[in-house]
Amino acid sequence: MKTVLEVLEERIGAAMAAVVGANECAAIVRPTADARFGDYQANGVMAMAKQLKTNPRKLAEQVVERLDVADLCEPPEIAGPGFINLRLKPDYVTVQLLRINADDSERLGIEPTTKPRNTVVDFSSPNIAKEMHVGHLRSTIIGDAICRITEFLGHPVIRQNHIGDWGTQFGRVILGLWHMCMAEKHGEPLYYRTELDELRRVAGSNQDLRTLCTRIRDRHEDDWSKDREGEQRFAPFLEGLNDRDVEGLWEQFLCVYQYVNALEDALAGMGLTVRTINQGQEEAIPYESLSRRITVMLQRQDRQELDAWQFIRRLTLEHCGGIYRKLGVQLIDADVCGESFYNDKLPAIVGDLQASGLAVESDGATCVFPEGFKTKEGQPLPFIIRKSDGAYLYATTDLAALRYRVNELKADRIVYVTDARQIQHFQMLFKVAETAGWDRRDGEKVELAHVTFGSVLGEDGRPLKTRSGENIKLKDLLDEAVERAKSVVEEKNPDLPPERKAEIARAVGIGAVKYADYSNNRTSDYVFSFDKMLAMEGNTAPYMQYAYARIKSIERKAESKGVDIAKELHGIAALDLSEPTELDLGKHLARYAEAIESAVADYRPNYLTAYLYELAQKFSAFYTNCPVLDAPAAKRPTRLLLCDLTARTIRHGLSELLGITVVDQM
RNA sequence: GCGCCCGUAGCUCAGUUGGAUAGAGCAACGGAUUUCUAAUCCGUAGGUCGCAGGUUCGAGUCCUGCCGGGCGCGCCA
Repeated sequence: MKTVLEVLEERIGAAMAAVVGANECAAIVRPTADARFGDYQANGVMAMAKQLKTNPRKLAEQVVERLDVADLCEPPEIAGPGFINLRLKPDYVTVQLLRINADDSERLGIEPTTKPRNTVVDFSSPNIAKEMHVGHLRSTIIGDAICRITEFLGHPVIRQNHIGDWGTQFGRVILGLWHMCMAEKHGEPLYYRTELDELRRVAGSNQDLRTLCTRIRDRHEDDWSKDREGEQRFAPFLEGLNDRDVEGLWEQFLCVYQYVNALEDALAGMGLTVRTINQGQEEAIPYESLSRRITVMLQRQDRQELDAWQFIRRLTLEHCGGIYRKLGVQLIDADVCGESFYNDKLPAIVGDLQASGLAVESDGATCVFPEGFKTKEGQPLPFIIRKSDGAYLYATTDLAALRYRVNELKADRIVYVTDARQIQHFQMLFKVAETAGWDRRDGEKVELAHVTFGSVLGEDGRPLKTRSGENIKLKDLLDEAVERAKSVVEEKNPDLPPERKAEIARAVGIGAVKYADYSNNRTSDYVFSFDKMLAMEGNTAPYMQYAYARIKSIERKAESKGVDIAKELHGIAALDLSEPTELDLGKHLARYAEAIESAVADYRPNYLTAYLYELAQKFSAFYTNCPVLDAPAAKRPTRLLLCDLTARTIRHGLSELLGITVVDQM
């Protein structure tokens, strides 16, 4: 089903083509900027007149003569330098509304595409062994919205959570688990907790820090040798982990991981050494390099390494899954396809690029020099795919992922949702892929899109952080939003049962955070403000949810007023849109498909929120002016239908496409 | 130094291949309530779209220069 806009575009384009004898013409139909000019305006005639060096108004007259839109619009008017203004007939609006109403598929009359494209969306992508923080918010929810909308339009969507589960943090993670094990062995108090505090406290004093680190090193060395000399503490500990309570372990692990990182940072340049075993030989190595050594050691003892790694990976995903569920984001474990997945595919990436002559050695590293990129000195800028020490980088992994998605996942389109700072990386990635011919399958070009977004800022205009300068945990942020929403519900509707209040608080709090993000232009930074996003006035989630709740309230009241909504709407065949607010609302309802189309075309959720907000405003105006249940019997079915379609549209847009929960009562 | 993004009302932001007199919300001011939830609606006021040129019938939008801010720039992701 074409949107009204598409129909007009087609008809006017055809009329223009007929007038000038061309094959096709762009009518450039847009919603009018001002209601006085009608509902739609065609701007294409003026551009064409310029091309033909003819009078635009005259050309417009000829086009209008050829134009037949009498089934949709009042007679077209020519205005200004050559605009064609179009005003929809109320009868046509009626036809559209009845058509939408007749669709019992919950799709509001919007048909799925006839040209489905396999769409891979790469989003969220947190790191293993770390808590999700506010920096992950935008990728996660913008990506989710893109998936939901694309899926709704009928395209198969493959979600890819490209988690950071491979790399240098490897050794530290395992060392963290090792400390957890030893702390349990030593009993309460868990030393890493108290020592982490100590490390922070004495950070300013080299002398105290040295004393502390030496003490830690001594115990560490002792545990280390006992463990290796037959007591066998760590291996059984690892084996036992899987049977234990996940929630508690995650908290412990986060702490011990911080401890390992803080300790390693403190050790830098201190000159402390630790005794360890290498190939059966005892040797002393710098204490701060122990985690790197462990990576190597454990890589030789496959089993233990993998167990530890798998366990932390599972713990992290458990945590992320909790955040996704809280956020209403449709990402599950099956969508996880992280860096480790591509590990064994990396040598081939480098090899193939070398074989084709694209990759060359430069200062010991293996690089591709894509066309059009320069360093600050004006030299060709390398896309490094292998470091001089032989390690691979995210450039390599991204190439491997791209190739996998094209060839194995059969992507027709790959969408990457990351912050704008990575723009150059993706430009280079796409260029390299294109040059290597990896962005094609069966000769068909795969569309590569980098969807960027700006930063979330604090009230001070700096990237949002805690007072002490740390990243704000997503969990804390969401909990606070729900907490604040709860106190609003408490204030506005104290008589609701507690579980009802909690449900509303969750919907409003989480919805507010998401909606605030969606309603901003994704390319700009935005200032995070609980007060603004939870306000009941303005373009906010609570305002939208309230509009919905009011409609549901009418439905609840109907019976007590002796109105049978189902009966009045059954087989409804005519509407009376004589009140201005009715017609205005009706026209807007008929344009939902256009809003979705514009939002998806450039991956901009704010076009959708803008539509929904206007819808809620128009509904509120209608609601204020037009009684529904108390309306004269002749007017009532129309108004009931307007209410029902508004509720369905808000629910669909908010809940299905943006993943924001609606509630029947607020 | 080079590259990318941004600069729109007091504040936060929209502005869809260049279209009509640049729009919302918040804050301010004035009105509307025997309520289908006022968590609302209606109205008033508020802008040389950073500055200066240029292209065009028409520029917030495109081009050039400048000013101001953010981000990125060979072995992190």
